[in-house]
Amino acid sequence: MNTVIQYLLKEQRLRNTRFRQAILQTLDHQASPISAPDLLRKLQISGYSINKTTVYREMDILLAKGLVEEVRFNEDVRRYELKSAHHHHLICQTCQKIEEIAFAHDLSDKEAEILATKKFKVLKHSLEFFGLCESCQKKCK
Amino acid sequence: MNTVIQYLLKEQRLRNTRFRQAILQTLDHQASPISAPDLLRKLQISGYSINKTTVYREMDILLAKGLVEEVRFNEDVRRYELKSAHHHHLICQTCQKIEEIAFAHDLSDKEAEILATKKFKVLKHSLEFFGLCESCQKKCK
DNA sequence: TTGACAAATGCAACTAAGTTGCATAATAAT
DNA sequence: ATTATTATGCAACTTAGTTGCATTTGTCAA
Ligand SMILES: [Mn+2]
Ligand SMILES: [Mn+2]
Ligand SMILES: [Zn+2]
Ligand SMILES: [Zn+2]
Repeated sequence: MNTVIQYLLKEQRLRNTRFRQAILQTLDHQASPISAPDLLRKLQISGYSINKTTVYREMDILLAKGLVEEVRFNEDVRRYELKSAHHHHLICQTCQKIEEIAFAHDLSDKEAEILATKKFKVLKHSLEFFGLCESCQKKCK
Repeated sequence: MNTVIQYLLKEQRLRNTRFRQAILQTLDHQASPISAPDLLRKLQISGYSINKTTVYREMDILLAKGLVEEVRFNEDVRRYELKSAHHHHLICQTCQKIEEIAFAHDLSDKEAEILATKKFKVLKHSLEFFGLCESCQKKCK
């Protein structure tokens, strides 16, 4: 995370502010993608008197710099996670628990096929799985 | 489409109203999933003085009855399409054109693997491809 | 055909996510 | 310290979607 801060300061022309630090740290400690409203609440609970506009703007900046990725889980909110190795998610429709899944089987073959047959150049894809986590399966029996 | 109306009337206890007819017909003529606001606008342009609440409620009903499917393309709106064979979409990030893709390679093997290794029971998935359609590729050269 | 009942609709008021303009404050380099 | 630039707060705004309640409409059975 410190290397990220260093990168931001030196390479990009982003300043080292307490809010930016707090946001990056929160994202780093996050087990699953978090929404801007949730991030705002979390920061406020932690004692930061930060404005929602700042949070939204910071997500825009981090997205533009490629440090953060936006994901959607069929909700009315955007979620964000620190960019890492490409992966997908398992979203429990009962308890909302989110699990990451490193998708070994990659889709680049498929994307090549799409270019060949449909002449469509795939730049990115989203693949998310919705269902029941282990504990919710047991409860629903 | 008429069979759908019949089904609604007989099997379900839904009434045959002009708005329901217009909505189903519009969805049927639609080449790609449409949002509620767009659907509302389209109906109003066609001369229907229909309220947005009616559109939203109708989508809820059709979803509940399983006649319609909700899809999301990393936008802030929900889109709807008449339920049909399982498929995915190619979304052009430049001109917003949406193309359907019948995904031969199905993910049920993967979903079985997820159940085995992660104990997560997949009920559904979403897979969408974002990139450049043929004509937008040419323009961007 | 009529009347009753349930479903459908309109309207207004509301929530929630996200955006924008503008004024002020904080940062980093000189 | 001065200065240029970035960051922030605030208020006002837009848009998607929801809700309660009163009214209208469709269906079906008498
Ligand atoms: Mn993730
Ligand atoms: Mn489709
Ligand atoms: Zn669960
Ligand atoms: Zn295009």
